[in-house]
Amino acid sequence: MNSAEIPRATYHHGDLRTALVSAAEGLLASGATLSLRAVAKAAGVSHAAPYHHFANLDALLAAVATRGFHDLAADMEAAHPGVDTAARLVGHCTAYVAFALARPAAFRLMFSPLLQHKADHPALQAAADGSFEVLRKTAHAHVAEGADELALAGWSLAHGLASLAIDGALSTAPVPMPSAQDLAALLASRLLENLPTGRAGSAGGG
Amino acid sequence: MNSAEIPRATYHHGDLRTALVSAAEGLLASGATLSLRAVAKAAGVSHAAPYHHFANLDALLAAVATRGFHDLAADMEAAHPGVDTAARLVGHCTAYVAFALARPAAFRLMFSPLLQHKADHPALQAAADGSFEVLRKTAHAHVAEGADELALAGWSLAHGLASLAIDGALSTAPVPMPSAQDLAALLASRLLENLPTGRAGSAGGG
DNA sequence: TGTACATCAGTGAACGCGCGTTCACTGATGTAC
DNA sequence: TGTACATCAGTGAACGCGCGTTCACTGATGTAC
Repeated sequence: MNSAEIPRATYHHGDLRTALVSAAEGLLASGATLSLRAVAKAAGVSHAAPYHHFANLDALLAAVATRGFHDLAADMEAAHPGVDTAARLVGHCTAYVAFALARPAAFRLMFSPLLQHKADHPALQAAADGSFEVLRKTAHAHVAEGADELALAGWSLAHGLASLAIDGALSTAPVPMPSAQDLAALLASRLLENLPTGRAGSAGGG
Repeated sequence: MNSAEIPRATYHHGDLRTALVSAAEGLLASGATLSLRAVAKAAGVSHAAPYHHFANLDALLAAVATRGFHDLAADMEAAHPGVDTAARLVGHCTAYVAFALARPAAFRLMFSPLLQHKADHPALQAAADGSFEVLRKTAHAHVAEGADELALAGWSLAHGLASLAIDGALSTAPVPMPSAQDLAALLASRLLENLPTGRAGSAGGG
């Protein structure tokens, strides 16, 4: 069969591909400007070595984001307490914020315009879709139970909280606030509590 | 008096400083990697000209973000319909999202880690503070009227909607959705409607 | 009004640097016999 | 088990490029007299 897609691993380095992805995320986290040479140096190999694993810097960044989306999806899946769809959505949102706080560099990259051309990286596209699918699935289930079609709004709230938190903006709030994760859980709950019956409103239009 | 801070303007170019700021935002919007030389070229001057106005690329980026925060504050101020604090907060949120959609490059830069060292740029710090102050002021007023201390949550929602919208992620929603701006207004309203009396909840803790 | 001078925004050549990318190579790993 | 060969991950030199930054300069604007 086509073994082209299977990561070969274990020649000289062991698994340089994975090491490069980790090194890249580490460099991003440290705030350094990223270059293939810097990543190679951080991974302890010569600057030409990465070319055996990635066509260019874009491909490496895509791999970092791909791993991020896989991990995010796994975290959200693992965070659903019970079967209640609203509670599951809240769990997803909390995990979403927790992921962003734990790995801000990866989170930022995953939503960066640098990787807007996801079509060029099928694995990235698939990972991103899979990640969103976790939210969509639960939101769909929630809607099927008669909830508001805007149940996904919790996602926006979580994304906003996550973005503001990792940018340090939340600490400028005028009043003492719970942690970003607690906020995510609290506010998502309130939003969902208010949503289930609110179908009519100004959303429908014509 | 100290004319040091007053923009001199009008020697040869007219107002190269402003032109450079605009050119930089334009380049950012076009997705290009930013460099002082590229900005100079876009503004139609030699690559050494910017050094008469900015110490380095960081200072130029700070100026772009500073102008962005000024404009954002003005937009939010201009968007408060009437005196009802909840309505004003909703107006702020809508304007916030509208600004992000209109000038995504500036919006992203304003919250970028590139400019995390705001202390190095007093004008930027002041502009950012002034911008947040618009939200704080209205939220404070809302709280003073007996509303929930978490009234600022609308900000998170708006920031999340704005971020997701300019990243193109909202278009992947599982159901047809109103525009990001309409969503901001709608959801902020619902969030605020639900907040005013909800003080007790799980926030207090001990 | 006219001239001589001061100011300083913008120029263009020059420098050293880190980058992406290529290339022939080397040497460890895996395999055929 | 042992030898000879094939594979290919990683090396290090080399290249051309755009970058940030400096520098002496030029020439338009503003001003003193």
